[in-house]
This record gives sequence, C-alpha cells and structure tokens, in this order.
Amino acid sequence: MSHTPRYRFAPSPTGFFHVGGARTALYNWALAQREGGVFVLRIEDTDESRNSPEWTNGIIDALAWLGIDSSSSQFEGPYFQSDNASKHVAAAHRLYELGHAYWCDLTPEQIQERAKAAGKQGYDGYSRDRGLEPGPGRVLRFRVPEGTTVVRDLVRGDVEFDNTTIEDFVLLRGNGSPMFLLANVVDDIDMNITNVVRAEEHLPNTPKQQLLWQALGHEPPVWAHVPVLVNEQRKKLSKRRDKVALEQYKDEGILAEAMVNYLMTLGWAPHGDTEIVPWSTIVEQFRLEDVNHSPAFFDVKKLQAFNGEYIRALSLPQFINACSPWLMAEDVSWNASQFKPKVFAAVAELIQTRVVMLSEVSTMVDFLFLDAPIVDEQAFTKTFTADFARPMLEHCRDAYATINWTHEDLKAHLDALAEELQVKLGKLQAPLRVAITGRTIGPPLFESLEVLGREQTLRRIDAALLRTV
RNA sequence: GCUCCCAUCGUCUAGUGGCCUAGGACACCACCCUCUCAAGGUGGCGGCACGGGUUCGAAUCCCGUUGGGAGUGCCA
Repeated sequence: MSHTPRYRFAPSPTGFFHVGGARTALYNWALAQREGGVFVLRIEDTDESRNSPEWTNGIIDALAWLGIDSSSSQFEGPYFQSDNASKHVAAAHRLYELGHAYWCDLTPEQIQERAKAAGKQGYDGYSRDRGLEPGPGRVLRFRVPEGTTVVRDLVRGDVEFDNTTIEDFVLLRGNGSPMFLLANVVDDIDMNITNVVRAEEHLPNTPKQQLLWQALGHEPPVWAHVPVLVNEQRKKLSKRRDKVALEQYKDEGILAEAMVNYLMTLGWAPHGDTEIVPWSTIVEQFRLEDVNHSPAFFDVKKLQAFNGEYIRALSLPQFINACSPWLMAEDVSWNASQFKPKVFAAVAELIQTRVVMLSEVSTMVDFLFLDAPIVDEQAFTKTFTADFARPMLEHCRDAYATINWTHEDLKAHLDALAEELQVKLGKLQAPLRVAITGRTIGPPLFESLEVLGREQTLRRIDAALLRTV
C-alpha cells in the first residue's frame, strides 16, 4: 500500500499538442512535484483512427519542451491504453458476472426509434432484465444502480448526480472492443492512480467512472476538474477554429518558460503582485483548491507580453543563442551565406527590447544581410516628400565618405545638420533610415550604420538619391 | 430538451463577512525619457450581472432571475 500520490496525464494522440492539454499536464506535473508524487503519462490510443506512433513522440517532445522531463524519477510512462485491451475486456466480463452489466442487442437506430416513440432521449434500459447472453453484435451495458452519486471534486466541491439521469452506458462495443470510459477506469485502477486532474469537460462523465470504480471494488480517486480554456467567443478552444497547437507558438518564438508561466496564470495566480514567477515558485504555491471555477480566455496578447518579459530577462549570449534558429531558418529573406553572426551579435542588444517573439527578429535585422534593403514604398514616398530629404542625404553622402565611422560621430554629424536646418533629428533622420533599412522603424539608426559599414551605407544613400530623381 | 458547471475592470486574476473608497497584470489613453520603434518611469480609464434575503455589517453566505459554458455516441 503506497501513499505516494500518483497523478496521470492521459492525452489521446491526435497529431498535435493542444495548449489546453499543456496546461492540464502542467497542473499534474506541478502537483506531482510538490507532493513528491508521480506523473504518469498514458497515451489513450484506443480509437484506431487516432493511433499513430509519431504522435506519441510529439507528445513526449512537447512535454519535454514544457519542462516535463520523461527521464525524471517522478515521471512514469508512456503507457499505451491499447496495450491493456485484454484487461479492459476482462474487467467488463467481471462486471457482467458480478451483475453490474448486461448484454443488449439494440442497434443505435432502434434506440433512437424507441426514444422518439417515448418522447425522451437516449437509451431507456430496455435490455436491463431481458437476461440476454453474449452474442454477435451485442453490446455490454453497465447497470447503473439506484441512488445518487456524489463526486468529491477538489476544485468544485461535492457535485451530486441523480443516478436516474445516468443511462446504462456501453462498456463493450458490438465488436467486443472496450469503450473509453471503461478503459480509462481500468487503467487508472491498474496504475494505482490516486488523483485525476483533468479538464471540466470530463465532469459529466465522472459519475459513470466513479460507479465503475466502485463496481470494480475500489475507492475512487481524488477528482479535480479544472475549467476549460476558451476563445474570445467564450467557446472551448478547438483545433478547427482556434490556434491551439503548442508547436505553432514554439515556432513563432514563444519561449517555453513564458508559455508555462502564462498557462499557469489561467485559472490561477501566484501570490503577490507579480504574475511573472519561476517554475519553482509555482510548484511551491500551486493548489487545486485555489483554481478558479470559470473558463479562462487564452489571450495571445498577454502571452506575448509575458514572452517579451522573458526575452528581456535573457542574458545577451542567451538571447543571441535563442535567436539562432530564426536567423538560420530557410525562410529568411537573405542568402544564408550572407549571414554574419558577428554583425548580429553587435546589434542583438538593441533588438532584444524590441521583440516579443523571436520570429520577429529576422525582419528587424534583414537590412544588415541583404545587398539592398527591402524598401517599403509607402515609407519611402512619405519620408522623401520632406524638402530636406535630398539635401540631407547628399550632405550625408559627402560627409560620411570621410567621417570617423562610429555611431557617435555619425549622429553628431546629423545633429549639427538638424541644428542648421532647424529640424528635429527625429524628423531629419527618417529619409536616411528608409534609405538604409527600407523602413521607418527599426533598431537605433546610427548604431545600425556603424555595423553596416561605410561602403554599404554610401551605396544605399546613392541608390535612394537615384530613386528620387 | 435533459444533466452538470460557472458569474469581480474589455481580458487574466487578488479577495474566503468588517483591513474594499475592491488590489495587481495585459490591453488602451496621456505624460516623461528619446535619432524612429521599443524598453523603462509616472499617471489615467475601467469591474463585484440583476433581484430578494441572512447579518450590526456582504464582492464574500442563502434563494431566485438572467446570462454564459460543458456534456449529452457502439469518439476519446
């Protein structure tokens, strides 16, 4: 008899990892860590159409990204539900022998007809006392007992269900294969699961599962149903209409730590006035009793804000390192051979405070690695309507040919010109910025010029002057 | 339809009967800083769904209303 809390995370392999699933996994992981328990991963692959080996690796990888390390001593699995099929069937037959289940030969169509005739919905218990033997096409149904079932839920309190509202659900299909509800319970019992923490959508199923636990002769686990994540329409996040794949956020340059931290603030909050806290603090403070009862909107804007915080908290070398995949990616606008790590390193600090996602980095520095900047026509037209635009550029072209090539001197030169022309430097530099970078916004201009180099700078000034003739 | 869950700023939350003139964060707005854009700083806008109780006292407890959500398969 072990008193070690055993949590479990039981995703079905559907091809991508859902942010909602990520949060559930994190809750389980935090609790297992906090209580010195175990996190059991079980892949619910009973539905053949969902069964694909590579999906399993995807799940392990996603968990690893979140910091749920499958090599940890507190991690167990992965187990596969499909491996336990014989146990599920055996349990079903035991239930039949115990009188907790019976065979039924009604087809779904017949059930519907009967329901329609009775003006009600669902299966009406028709085969309950017909004493049918097993036979081809017959399903095994659970005999729901009379009374009420009380689900003790750590986040919701006691939830009461009148058993008359629970229909005699199917345990074994007509082809003999076990249904999810059964498989799930049998596995949980088999794996000594003590705590079931999952999304609220499973709450209506819980009385059925609890009945199954009891019929099988076991005390049910501690339940906890956490609210679902919703979109701006307040509907449960779904892969069809919402951006829910963890991988997608990862690809955009959301840091794992930011994702984890953000996910944990949905339905719960760390103590104190700041939400940005390390995982260790979360493990220390997280309690199911403190989890909110209502659905939470998955706000990408706030996720990005968190990410910006985490990006800025990186040391410079860490930041440079983190950017690397996006700088080496195949879809960058420059030729891979033109990328210069040293050049990027020289401006990285200026970029770090200007992005909230790592995927933004490449367009912010592309002008440094391109032969010619990608010019935003609108920006060009707009900035070059200023009457000082051409004279300023011509002036720069001449002065920059001989000036000391430091950002201080580059700036000092334009400062002087601004003074002379009675124009603010902010306005004056705009055409130069567009000529060099192609855009009106970007990293500080003079530092950019310094790393770009004299030759390239002069070339781009000439090119811009040529365009305006 | 039926079953169940839920209800504090636009959003995420703090709040477990007096500390609440309801706190923080994101977003938004203004100002400061400033070579653009950010970052940073300061300030602002903005909420206890409604109606009844209980209580000396209710965001907090109870009931109802309204409004949301989830489930309702021989899917998981």
